[in-house]
Amino acid sequence: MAHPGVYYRHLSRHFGPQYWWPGNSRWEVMVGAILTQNTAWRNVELAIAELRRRHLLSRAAMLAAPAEELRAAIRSAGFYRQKARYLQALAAWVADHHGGSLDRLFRQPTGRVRAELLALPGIGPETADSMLLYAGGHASFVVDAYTVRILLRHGEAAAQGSGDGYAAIQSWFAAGLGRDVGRWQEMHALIVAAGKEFCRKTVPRCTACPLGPLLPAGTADVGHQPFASREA
DNA sequence: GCCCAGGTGGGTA
DNA sequence: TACCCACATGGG
Repeated sequence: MAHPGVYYRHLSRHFGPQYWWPGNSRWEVMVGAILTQNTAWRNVELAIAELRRRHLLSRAAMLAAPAEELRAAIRSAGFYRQKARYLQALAAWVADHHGGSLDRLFRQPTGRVRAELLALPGIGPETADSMLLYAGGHASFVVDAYTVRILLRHGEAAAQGSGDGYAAIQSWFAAGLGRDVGRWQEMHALIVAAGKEFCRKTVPRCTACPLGPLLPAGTADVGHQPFASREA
């Protein structure tokens, strides 16, 4: 189990196609990326449905809407005050700096887009990479809590107190996924599927995991702490 | 009632 | 750099 391709093969065979990211447009994907922060996707779906019902899902409408109304619409996704602020900041920034064109934004080099997104409030590494990978079609791998947890339990990554663990894990996948961005998209989606089923915090061990038995929870799982690959 | 969910930002030593 | 903590709803 020393190559991302092995993960891909096992998980793909077990779960099949994931059809990610759920969303009808690039903007909707970006909205979902913010709404899902530390939030179950089910609650995000409720929020997006409510945004659609109120005709607030478009960038223009979201930007023009009173903060109170936007908050009410996304309430089900939790953290609704800050998320409403983040959404409007993003919408305003796209309008002000890219002429309201996501084409223009994502036409830039990956590193440039990523830096710009990270400079916005409420957009950290995972959210930026989700937007890049699924809204922009850029090869920027998404490292989320499930990714970290799975790699830890399978001994691929070691907890480390210093350094940029996110980048280390990202590089590990990037080096082994090839050029097909669709494969990058599928890889992350499969990891989330596996995480939800086999690698929840409350699942101590599971011999049915398609990647093989998981280590007992709590032995190496340190949640959101930084990580580095073993050779680091 | 308690734990968890596809994180991020701000504060402290 | 390395921890803390707030942020908030809905489901198991």
